[in-house]
Amino acid sequence: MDSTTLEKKWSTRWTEAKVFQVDPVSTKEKKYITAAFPYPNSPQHIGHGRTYTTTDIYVRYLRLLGYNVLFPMAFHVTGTPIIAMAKRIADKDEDVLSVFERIYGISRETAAGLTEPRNLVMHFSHEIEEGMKEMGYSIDWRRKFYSFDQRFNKFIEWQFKKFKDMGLLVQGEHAVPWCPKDNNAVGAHDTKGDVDPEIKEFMWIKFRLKNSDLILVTGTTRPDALLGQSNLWIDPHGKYKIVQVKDEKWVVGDAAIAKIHSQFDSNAKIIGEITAKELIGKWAKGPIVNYELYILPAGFIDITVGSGLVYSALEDPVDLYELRKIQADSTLVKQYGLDPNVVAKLKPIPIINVEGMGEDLGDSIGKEFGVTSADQKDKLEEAKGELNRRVFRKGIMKNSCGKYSGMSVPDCQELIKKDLQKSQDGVMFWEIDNKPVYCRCGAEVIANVVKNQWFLNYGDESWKTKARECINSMSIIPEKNRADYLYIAGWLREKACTRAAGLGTRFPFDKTQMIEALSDSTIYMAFYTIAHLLNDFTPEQLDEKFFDYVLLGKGSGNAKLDKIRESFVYWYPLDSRHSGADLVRNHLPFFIFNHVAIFDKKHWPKQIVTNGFVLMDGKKMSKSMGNILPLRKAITEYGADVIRFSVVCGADLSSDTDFNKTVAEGTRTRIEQIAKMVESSGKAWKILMGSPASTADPLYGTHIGKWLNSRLNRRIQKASALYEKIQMRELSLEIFYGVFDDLKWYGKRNNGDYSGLHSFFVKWIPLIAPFMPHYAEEFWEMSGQTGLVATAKFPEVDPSVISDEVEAGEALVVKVREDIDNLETLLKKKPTKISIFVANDLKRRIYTIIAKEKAFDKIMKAASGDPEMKTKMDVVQKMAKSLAKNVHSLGSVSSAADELVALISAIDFFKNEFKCEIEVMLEDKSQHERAKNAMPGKPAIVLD
RNA sequence: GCAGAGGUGGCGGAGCGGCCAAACGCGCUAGCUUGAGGGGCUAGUGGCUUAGUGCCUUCGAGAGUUCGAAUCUCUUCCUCUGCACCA
Repeated sequence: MDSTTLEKKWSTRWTEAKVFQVDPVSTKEKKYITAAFPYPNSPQHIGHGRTYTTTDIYVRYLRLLGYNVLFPMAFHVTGTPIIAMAKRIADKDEDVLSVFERIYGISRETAAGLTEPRNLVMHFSHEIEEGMKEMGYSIDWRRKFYSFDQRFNKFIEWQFKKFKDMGLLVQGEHAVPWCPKDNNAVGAHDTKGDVDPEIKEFMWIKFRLKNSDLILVTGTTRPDALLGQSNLWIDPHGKYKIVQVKDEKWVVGDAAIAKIHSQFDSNAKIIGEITAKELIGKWAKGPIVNYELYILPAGFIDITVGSGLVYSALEDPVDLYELRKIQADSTLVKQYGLDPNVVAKLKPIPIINVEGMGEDLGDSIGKEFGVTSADQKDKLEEAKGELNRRVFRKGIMKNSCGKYSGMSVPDCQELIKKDLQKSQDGVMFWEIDNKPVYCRCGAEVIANVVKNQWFLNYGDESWKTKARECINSMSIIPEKNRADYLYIAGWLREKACTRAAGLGTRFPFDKTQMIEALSDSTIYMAFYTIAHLLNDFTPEQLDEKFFDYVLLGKGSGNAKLDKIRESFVYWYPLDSRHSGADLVRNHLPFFIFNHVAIFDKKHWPKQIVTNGFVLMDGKKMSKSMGNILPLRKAITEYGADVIRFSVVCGADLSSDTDFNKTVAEGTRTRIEQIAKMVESSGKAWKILMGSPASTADPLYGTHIGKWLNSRLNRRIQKASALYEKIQMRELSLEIFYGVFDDLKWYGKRNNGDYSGLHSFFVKWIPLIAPFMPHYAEEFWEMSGQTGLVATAKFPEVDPSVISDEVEAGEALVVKVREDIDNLETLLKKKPTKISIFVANDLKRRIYTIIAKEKAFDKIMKAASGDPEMKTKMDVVQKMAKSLAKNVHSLGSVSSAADELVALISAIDFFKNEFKCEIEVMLEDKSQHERAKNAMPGKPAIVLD
């Protein structure tokens, strides 16, 4: 049967039996598991399959343990990316359409129907749902919803009302990348080329012009340098505007006006113009220090950056070399009508000590980078970058810096910023650091300050305390992420929770705003527990009281509400939350914070599990490289179980895993081989009409059967622990690759006969079922089992069949076989007879003494105290010598009898392998010269 | 810059103080097998050796601790990821 037919057969059975539709059962212990819901703006690829497969394996494992397990799924459609995608399709954006066509096989006709966000959502969510079903995910689909559903909206509204009541919603100003044409905040998915616009703080500093009411405004990212300010720079060719800003007259560059409008004073007006010429040579005075600055021309000024002029601090090599240029050039001084005495006197004012550098930082770094002139712009920028880095990392403010003396540079910067804002000598502005960035509409993205922005105050200390408590009490896999969560909990502050546009839920306290995507996806797990029970209610009926009662137990209910509350109380808390590792820094902390704020402690989440990405042939999947493998395509190509296995088993949970064809192929052929074994054992069993009597069962009756059984039970033992910790890589080695290898060895030792393994497979199939549920069902049926393996029991370990002796004996057989093999090639001859001599027990006692005494003289002494050894001191000496090197690492040895049993049981096997006569005996039974070479664990071998 | 992860074979990646030339997988080479095949089986895949199942050399670089280190400590070089209002 091909995999597609087989998978269909079993997924139909599961659906018919409603195995995954679960409801509260008071007598049964529950487990509630969720994975991050998908965002349906495109089809899924195998990378998405990793998180969901990991989750499903865990879910299926818990089900085998007998828990009532809920695994629901829904769709997240909040925010702008879906709208942006629909718009791009409507605009016939070639990039999108060709990616759809090339990678996902979506025809242009199909795409043409996806220009409405809602259609797009329905189309892709359907795709994703089908894919998940094909993968065999054991999801209760009755609970499906979309985050723009009205009932869900009511739930989110309720959530935000709770925040408001708790005082966790605050308003304030907020700088964001902004499209002036669309009038909306811009994220990476809204820009041309998917560039993430970066925002950088610029502080604008006011300098009052002498004998005038004009204020020159300069921008800076390093306000600490004000302590060393020496002069002002302006663009000699620039046209400067005089702008009425509130009750002040600012002199700024042309481009600065738009910034003032959007970020500081929307009523600012241009009231005049002033040329650079008029300003050069004048004096102005700014904050922090008590002297006036001379205004000089500078070639490096970009009038569009910041305010269009800057102050100079000569510890900056760019400033320093520019000044030196002027000082060295008298025609320049004359041309601008500068006072030569003033110019000549200007010199750096050292303010910062940096370990390992001289007093004059600008000069020192300039020399280090080999700068000789102000025209070497690239070199200067490089030097400046390096200096800023060093200053930031190691700089200490000098004692001449007044109240700032002795502070580290970052501390000083923070304090100066605060001081300047307080005295109104400084105003904070923002710029797009990586400009120009363009919105998809074509407009250039700018920095904008949104007034009255709503925030969720994650900076609230008592909130943080609760979150930390939750983090510390929960299980986190991989454990190393706990430190991340704690760190992020400390670092979180106000988070903007609304946006001007997007799908989702309207913000209840300002209906013009939408709740943004990371804020409406934090406690939706609670909604799953009741989602399928709300159809009798209109959205309006789902008011605050409703959720207060159902989710918090506040107020009074009725029979109908009680049933809903019961469902919530039964399933909550969430036992395990699964997602990709990329959500560790945003969604997951929010998930924790929101839960601890809203729910009782008993409903706080219990566990978080995160996993790495899937690479394609060692490379990151990306649209531009075109190496994305869509999930459904992969399923048709390899089969769901192979994909499940391949995306989960290649690496540890925390690291990225690689998907490549050869591994997938290898998995498939192994499954096929096992299928043949299962088939033959199933047939044999059916002929016998029932279970073999335990003595006839090879697992109990033959040496190699005992070995296989011991191995299997040992593996089950290990597997339980690995399943608990979701160690997928280890699990796959233990219960798939390992078992496969055991089976191969068994076959080798048993003339390729697998027909006696019925009881082996009945135990193994449920063990592997979470990984490959479809094949497991088929195998289960082949083995004559009734019912579904999906709801079978996890195999129990039988400790009585785990035997170190049997396994050690078999390891000896393997070793001896290898040694004979080596000898054959070494001697280049085909023996007619092979003799294997097992070391006697005296040698084993000597071995034990050596292992214990270690030192040569002590060994000899101890041995001479033994009457039997005393007569064989030559043997003792020889052994001591040969074992001397490993004397600290000698393991235990089995008895001569055990070795003999194991080797004798393998005589037929050896005969078969080497096609010659085999004899096995204790070394003492032979006169052969080389028999004496036998050592414990290392029989002597003679080829004739 | 800050925070985190990591550097082992032709490759992905185990090993986290001795049993390790290095699990498991992939690739490669040779032979066999099959109705062609991306299939299966067997052997080989650092070097040197061998009536003997052994020895030597390796785990980014350098130094140290130890009877013994890929594994512990220190120094150093390099690589990757994240740094928010974006799903």
